[in-house]
Amino acid sequence: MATIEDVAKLAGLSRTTVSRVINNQPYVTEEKKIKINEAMKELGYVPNSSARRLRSQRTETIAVLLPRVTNPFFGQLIESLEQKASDYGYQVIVCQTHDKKYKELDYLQLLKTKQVDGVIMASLTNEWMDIEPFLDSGPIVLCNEYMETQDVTMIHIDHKQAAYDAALHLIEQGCRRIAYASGGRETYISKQRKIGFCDALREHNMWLSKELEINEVLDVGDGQTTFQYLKVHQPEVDGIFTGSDEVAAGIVYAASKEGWRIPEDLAVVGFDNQMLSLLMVPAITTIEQPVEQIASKTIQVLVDQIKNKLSAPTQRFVYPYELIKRKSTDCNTVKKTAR
Amino acid sequence: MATIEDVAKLAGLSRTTVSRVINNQPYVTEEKKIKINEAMKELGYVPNSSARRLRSQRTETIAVLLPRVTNPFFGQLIESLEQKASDYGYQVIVCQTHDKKYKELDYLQLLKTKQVDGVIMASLTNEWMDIEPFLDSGPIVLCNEYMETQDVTMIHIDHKQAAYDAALHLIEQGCRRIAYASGGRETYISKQRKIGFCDALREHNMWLSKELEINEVLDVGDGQTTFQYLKVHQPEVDGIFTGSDEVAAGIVYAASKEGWRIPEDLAVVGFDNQMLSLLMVPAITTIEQPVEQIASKTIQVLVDQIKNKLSAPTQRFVYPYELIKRKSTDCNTVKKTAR
DNA sequence: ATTTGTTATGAAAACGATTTCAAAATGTAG
DNA sequence: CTACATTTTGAAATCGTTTTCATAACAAAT
Repeated sequence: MATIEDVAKLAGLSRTTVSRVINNQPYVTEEKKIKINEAMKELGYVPNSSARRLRSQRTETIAVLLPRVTNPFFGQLIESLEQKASDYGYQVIVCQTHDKKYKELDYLQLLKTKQVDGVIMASLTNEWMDIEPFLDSGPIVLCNEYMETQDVTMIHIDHKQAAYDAALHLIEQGCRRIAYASGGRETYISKQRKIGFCDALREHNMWLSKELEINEVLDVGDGQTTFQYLKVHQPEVDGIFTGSDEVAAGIVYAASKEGWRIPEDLAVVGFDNQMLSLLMVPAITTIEQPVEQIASKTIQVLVDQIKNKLSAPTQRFVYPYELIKRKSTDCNTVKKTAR
Repeated sequence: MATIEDVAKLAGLSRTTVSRVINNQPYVTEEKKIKINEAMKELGYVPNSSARRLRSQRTETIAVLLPRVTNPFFGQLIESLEQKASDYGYQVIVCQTHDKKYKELDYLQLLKTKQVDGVIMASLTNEWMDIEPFLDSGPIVLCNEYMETQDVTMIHIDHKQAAYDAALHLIEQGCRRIAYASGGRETYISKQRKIGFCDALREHNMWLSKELEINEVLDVGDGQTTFQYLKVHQPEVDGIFTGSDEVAAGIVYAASKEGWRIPEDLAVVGFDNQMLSLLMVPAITTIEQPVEQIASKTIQVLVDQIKNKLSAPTQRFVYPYELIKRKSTDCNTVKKTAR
């Protein structure tokens, strides 16, 4: 492989000048610039990335931590994040934590080992006190995750309010025994959602009984299992709030197969407005997050923090969401007619 | 940030010895090893990744090129690839090409700039002659993509035969005017599928007319559009083969909304056996690829090539697939009863 | 006591770029 | 023609490791 030295020799100039051309800095005559470019082309020269990273202490790379790319919401998120990052000249490396604490910490090491200039956490399973020390090694931004602390910038929607709205909607549709299926990880987000959900219930003199709260429900399969459980143990359930469209889809699928009518027998609400929620029969009521805006702001903030090493005041950006009402909760018929 | 030098000083030893401990090489007394480990802990030392990459000329990183992570098939693939890679101690960086030639070439530069030790191409939109030169910079393996050439190792299923089987199935179900919706990119894979599809038709004295061939159909939205087109311009169509479950789902969705019955009015076949194909009403007939096996072999082969720099003979690994028959093609009723 | 063979250690070179600093070349104003 | 500013260039230092090579220390064998 050709090095910068080879190029310099071939062009009859110094490494320094070649470096100037590579990074198109000023103070190189047009004539030599051409000569150098020719030399580079002739040798098929490409600067060695490790060397320039080492010397310049910049990697132009951002790590995005998320649970898993197979979750369409995060697929969509990573898509937008990458798009935006590349606008700013940054590369993205995708880190799947699978909701494992140790993986999350492992990936944060990327910041310490200087493999990345900054980190976006769209996965947050550790306690903040375990994350916080990493801030010494570089900027971190929370995307779609959040917490009480103010030590870090966060970009997200109001999950508590969103869950409240969803629960209220179910209540307004006539549901009286509403189940709650949560993405199991005990994150701040899930706690917020549960609070919002319970608030709505309480305001209508209802409450979430232990038997109607199901945890660790993540994907379509879990949704199916959840329905089986409800059918056997809580057959009087008439509505359910889920943490994702996948789970909701699993429930709708299993319920339909068992002859339950959606929404008459069971009204279902999902989360994230994935394509899946629209395609299901019946289409699933869900909450839409402004993914692109969130992604856009996240990158903007992180890049800013990378560039202005002086730690800017941390901020919190809360974006609006939208409850999208579809057939899965459209109970204008009387609830629970003969099943 | 502490450097190896700082650790050496604190431990009263040399950089070399510290380096030996870091890479747990032999020839360090237990006593000094302990002293050094203490020093590292005290300073919170972590080796700088760029420096070691530069010196050792290894990155322990693999690039995976694929069209987009929002396509669930590739989401699944990346999931498996990452899993396997980490078993071998390799990191994966995900590179979305969005079927753009220039992006594909951009990402291949990672090999030249020594940012990665090897590349997995699950996206292949360029001509081979444009890719081939990159082989000088490091190993490349084709995963789920393939072509005639024998210059590179390939892992895939027989897409031609799979499309043949799917078409045959449609014919056996009584379809007589079968449309073909293809993921537009003019890749070898799509060509193979089309050949297989047409072979089946020809063997039954049918052929694919221009009007029933629709290209550049990639996602659910495209599927919907495709149905609208067929409905208006080719209403006598009674079966359709699609390049992905997403497209198939879009068609089923649009068709149902317009009052067409699936499969009586239109039988639909998807590809990849994504969750979506099972959840749709009706469930969609599709082709399942052994993603895990493909991923596993891909990593194994690539890592082998990275380690044994001597270029092993290139090979081709062809895995079996399975046609999964579901309701969307279950035409035991008479086709085209009054619509 | 000397040789031979391990084990243990460190000084210095190397990896391939960028950055600093000094000096040379050129232009421009007085 | 001189003085000063600006543009152009390169030698050498630097980034933080790993690798090479030389040598020291120790044990076992002659």
